[in-house]
Amino acid sequence: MPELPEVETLRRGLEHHFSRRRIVDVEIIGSRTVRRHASEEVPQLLVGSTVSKCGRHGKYLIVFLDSGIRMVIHLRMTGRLEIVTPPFLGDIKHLHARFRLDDDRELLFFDPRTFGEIFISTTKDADQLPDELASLGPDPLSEDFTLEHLAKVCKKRNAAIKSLLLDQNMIAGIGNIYGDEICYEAGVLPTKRASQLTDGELAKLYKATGQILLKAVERKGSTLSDKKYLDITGSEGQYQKHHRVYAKVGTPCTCCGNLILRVKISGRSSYYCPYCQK
DNA sequence: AGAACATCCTGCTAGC
DNA sequence: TGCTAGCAGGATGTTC
Repeated sequence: MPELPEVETLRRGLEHHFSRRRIVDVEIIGSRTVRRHASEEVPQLLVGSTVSKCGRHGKYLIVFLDSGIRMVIHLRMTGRLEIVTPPFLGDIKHLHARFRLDDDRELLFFDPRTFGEIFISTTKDADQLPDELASLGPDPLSEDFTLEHLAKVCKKRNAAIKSLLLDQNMIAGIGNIYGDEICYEAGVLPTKRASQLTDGELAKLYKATGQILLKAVERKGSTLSDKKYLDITGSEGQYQKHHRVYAKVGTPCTCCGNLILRVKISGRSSYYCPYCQK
């Protein structure tokens, strides 16, 4: 499921294929994807506008339009964006939105589980983050994410560090895969209480967060066999080859050889090495 | 107020 | 072979 590295890979694809294009037609199929709006409202707001840039905050994609409004896209677990040249002959099952561009190509939004969402923000400050996303924590690849911020939010949380890493209002962009990989890289047990972390552990977690996410962006995200993430042109990510713990229960740790274990942390499967992580 | 759980949904898999 | 129960998970709303 798309987390920060996958969404950043999509953002780069959108920036390349979607920016400077004018939207000439919008078709919304079903009402669930645009649930904050009446379906017919979305084409009215978008058609005729030109995309000025494509941004991202955490797992949210933000398409800035020259009209001053922003289209926000969240893929949740199974949302997928694809740029195609019509006629599109692929499977249109689970197709929920179709944006036709002035170069005759189309941006398609698919989502089998329909958790994904598209909404339009018309709040002012057109260059800024939409008001709807104001409660999100800093994006870990931005300069707003500092060791001081991490230490501050950890100090007042008694829950497991893994839960805090997944809390989008604390840090925006980390999901279940990268949360486990970050804890492993930092040598910290995912079950460790956030408030109990030492300064040394906080520093390691902070460093690991940047390192793991940057490496994963370089490898264009993770594509797992059962959870089909694909980029905007239909290519797979490569970072799954570098996973050390995620979904590896029962296999030996690449560092010490002990078997990777699984534990549930607030309902989510978490994977860790009982020897390398303390 | 903070933490944990239920909910939305479909596709896949394990087990009979 | 075919059925079903169970699981997966991001964000939100609800409950304790």
